[in-house]
Amino acid sequence: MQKAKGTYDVFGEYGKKIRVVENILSDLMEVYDYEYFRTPIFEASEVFHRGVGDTTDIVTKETYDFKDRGDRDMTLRPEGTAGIVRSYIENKYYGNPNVPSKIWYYGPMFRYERPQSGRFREFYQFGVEVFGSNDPLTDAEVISIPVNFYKMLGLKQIKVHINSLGDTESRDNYRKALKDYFRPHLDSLCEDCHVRFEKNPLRILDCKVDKDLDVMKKAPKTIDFLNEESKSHFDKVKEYLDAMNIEYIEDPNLVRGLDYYTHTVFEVEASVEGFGAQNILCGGGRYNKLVGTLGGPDTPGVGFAMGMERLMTALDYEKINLIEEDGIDAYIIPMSENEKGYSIGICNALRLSGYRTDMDYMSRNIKSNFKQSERLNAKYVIIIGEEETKNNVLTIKDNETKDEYKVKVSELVDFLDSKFDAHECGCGHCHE
RNA sequence: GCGUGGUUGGUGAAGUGGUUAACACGGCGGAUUGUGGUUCCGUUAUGCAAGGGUUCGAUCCCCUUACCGCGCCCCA
Repeated sequence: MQKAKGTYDVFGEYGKKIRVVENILSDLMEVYDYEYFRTPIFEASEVFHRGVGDTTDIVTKETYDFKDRGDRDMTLRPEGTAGIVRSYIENKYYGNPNVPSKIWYYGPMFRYERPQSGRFREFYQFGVEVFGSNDPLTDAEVISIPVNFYKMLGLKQIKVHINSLGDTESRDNYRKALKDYFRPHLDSLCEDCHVRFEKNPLRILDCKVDKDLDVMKKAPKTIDFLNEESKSHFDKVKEYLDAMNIEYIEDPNLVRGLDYYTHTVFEVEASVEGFGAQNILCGGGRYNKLVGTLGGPDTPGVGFAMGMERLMTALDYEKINLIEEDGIDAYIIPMSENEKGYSIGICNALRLSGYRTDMDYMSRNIKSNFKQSERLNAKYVIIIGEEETKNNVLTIKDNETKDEYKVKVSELVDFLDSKFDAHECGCGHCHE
């Protein structure tokens, strides 16, 4: 038995680290005043077909599809936005007087792909969606979230790329112009680009093979096809980013793979040498037609999604350590089988008092037990033998100073309280 | 879906067509019958991803499959 391809188990150092990151993330969303949504991991297939786009690779060849026992077509969510939009509509959040709705989500997504660095079949995404405002303020705010988050984590080598696709009118005009432009040059483009030309001509622009071609460099730019309104929207977004001191790179070749984007699109890239091919940490943009497409009232929206695995890799690359040095408060050693009952009683009492406590479950000899107490980085070691149980006086050893104390059982908690109170150094052992 | 490299104990790994698969770390036990270090001793893979083939004999050669890594596609 082994894990399914493209999945991974969380434990050990990674487990500690991801919990820290997740906590920072939820704290950040509180500061931003966003509301937590959790939608199902599977939905009716139609949600994604209509939401993500019938022609996208994600939906046509990467979904986990299955029929449930009622013969319904279901799909494991390949991304978060479609489900959130479905929920937003179904719960009539468009009627919520608190506009805009600022929403965040976090959880596993599923795509049937060939795994490689920074890419899994089950992967975790964090994302936000803001519904109900077309104000460029919201575009800028959404972009600021990952930027601030990365800043809080200490990530330095990141780059923000932005572009605008314009509204549907601008976007359609541009797509047409692009096809007209590339049609006579098709021969010089790579094989993949021929497919893109038919399916999604915008994506020709970020082809890695042809990017240095002259035809590529002279291709029409999205910016030149923006109508007045779209252009002023984009200018405002940039103005607001400047106001927040967020650096960005205008990238006319930035287009995104999902069909639903309009106006602002952005990506944040990990620009670290040797990071791997999958170096886009997060990406998103505005999608003013999506809520309508999924059967809700016309509602503007903007959001982004962030891949957690890539983020964790980036933290490793920049050698950022988020795990605080921690150890337990007390380790209890029963000297023999006879003292185990007495020991677990003491252990239980300490835990109830809020002390992080562990004990020997392995009937180790005394030497191995001290070794174990070191492994656990225990502040105090409590030794319980025949003498101790008889007299109700415990032998407590300070593992740092090697001082030894005899303490009555009834005064144990008071003793530790006084010790930890006196020990104010932010070492993790101190109690408020 | 395409291409390419890999898979040997708890860990890092060496190795060979032929009886006991190095070495190191770690673990456990002991020397020390109630104290963490050092040192020493003992112990720690019935097995070299799985299945098939070639062979007198395969962990090693060949094929298939699985999984991992990297790149393409795509995307977070």
